[in-house]
Amino acid sequence: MHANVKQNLAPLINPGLKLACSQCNLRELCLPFGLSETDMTRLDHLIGGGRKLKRGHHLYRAGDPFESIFAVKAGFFKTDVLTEDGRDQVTGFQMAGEILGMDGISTEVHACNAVALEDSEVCLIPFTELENLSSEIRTLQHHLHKVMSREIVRDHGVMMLLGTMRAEERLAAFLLNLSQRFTARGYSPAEFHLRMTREEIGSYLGLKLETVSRAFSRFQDEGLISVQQKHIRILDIRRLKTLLAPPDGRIS
Amino acid sequence: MHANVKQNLAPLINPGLKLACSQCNLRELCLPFGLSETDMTRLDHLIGGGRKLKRGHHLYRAGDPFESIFAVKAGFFKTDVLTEDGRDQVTGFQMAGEILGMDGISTEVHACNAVALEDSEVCLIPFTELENLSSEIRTLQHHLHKVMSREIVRDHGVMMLLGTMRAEERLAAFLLNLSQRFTARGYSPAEFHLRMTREEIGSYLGLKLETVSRAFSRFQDEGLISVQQKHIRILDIRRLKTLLAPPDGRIS
DNA sequence: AAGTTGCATTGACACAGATCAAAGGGGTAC
DNA sequence: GTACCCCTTTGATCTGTGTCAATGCAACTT
Repeated sequence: MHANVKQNLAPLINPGLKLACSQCNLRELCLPFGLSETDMTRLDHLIGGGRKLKRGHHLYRAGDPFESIFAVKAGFFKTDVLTEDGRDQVTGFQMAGEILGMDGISTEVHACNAVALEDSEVCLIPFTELENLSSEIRTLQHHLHKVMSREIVRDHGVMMLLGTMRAEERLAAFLLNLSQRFTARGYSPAEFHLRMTREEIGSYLGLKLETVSRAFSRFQDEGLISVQQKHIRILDIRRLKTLLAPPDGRIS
Repeated sequence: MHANVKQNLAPLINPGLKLACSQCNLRELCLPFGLSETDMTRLDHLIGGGRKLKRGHHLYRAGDPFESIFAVKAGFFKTDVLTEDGRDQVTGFQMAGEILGMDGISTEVHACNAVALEDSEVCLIPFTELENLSSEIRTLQHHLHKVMSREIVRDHGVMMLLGTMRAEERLAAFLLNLSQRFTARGYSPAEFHLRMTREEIGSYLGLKLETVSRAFSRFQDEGLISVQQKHIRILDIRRLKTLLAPPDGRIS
């Protein structure tokens, strides 16, 4: 299991990678959102430098002591949970501007693994210092709460997906979600490269990899998308969205 | 749909119900955990009184403006999400000492419905004031973050359940979780009353009510539990736990 | 006390998705 | 540049859970 994930060679923190939040083009998506110039400078001083990770390397592992949360500066991550009885599941995919590691706050120990799915870069945000600063900057405090709350709401969406949707609906929702997030980052809404395998998609969506593959093929046959390995092009986003409506289209 | 849920008659906030955190026997489970006497008194001043709800009444609805979070003082709640395409799913069941409403922080609007499953009572915690106070009391700030993080971790557990478990495993996990939470509150770990219907259990577990019912019956046939409508008695908790291990018992 | 109205149980059958299996293709490492 | 390995695709079959339907049970109402 996970033979494809290379060992983490403990990449070092590199202060040279430190790019001030105030200079970062992700600041509108990320933690500094809404901060004044002066407050953003204070946040700059707190960020503990950047960290680069090669594809396949762990940002953190379940069980690691919790010290920081991380902002994805570039690249793509997955998080997965592994229970003692041998089950494992991908709980999310994170892209630039998104925050990783908040699962560790409650127990002071990370509850899941975070793995880079391509060469990536994160900002390290020491959590105790973030709490210190956020008690002085109300905007920052409130935004941190919003970020955590958004994660809760997102998880509820995934629970809905896993609890009520059929395979094709799940995959459609997944593609639309990716499309929307890429759009928000200035990339094409219709054409993108999947960073994860069919198995990882399946794990996230509660499906087997064969089912994911078949659903992709069926979407392609129906002219909804074109698939070439990890290359996806959405051809008919409108029809893709209608897949999400349940068969009888009842409205409550 | 939801014809069984009575209309919310807008129960009023009752300052007379205000019981100080410092006097509450749930304080070790709830928000005041870890606070000093003096800090707890400050929290007391913030709590906006209690609110009683009859069974079937909404504490809040999706779309309501977000102003407060709530601590369950007594009773039992469910939260559910309802999407515009007509899907709905129970996202959680909350009992005494647990916090409700954190889904509303991110958008200033509640993202789900919260319904009392029995006559219940909550404490109202105005969120802006809580943020004010928590920026002065570091212990409170940190504990709030822990509570939110715990909710994220809990949701990941549910995602795991929905994504990887079979019907009987889901139900076993559900019963064990309830048992453990009742135990933490001083109730019997083995005997309890379900406050929710088979349909609500099914919605939470991503199953149809018939499947839930059949799984209960099979557990009873195998001597794991005894079921009489909503009355559950766990007869063999050890064997129930072994159900959670997947068939081949692989350990990663 | 009887009637009404959900809620729960149980059975028969259908089907979506899992499983098992085999072959092809593309990216990565050397 | 080449070879290997992993990822992906596709087919055939199996099975767990959903669906449809009917009956039973219990609590609440009048």
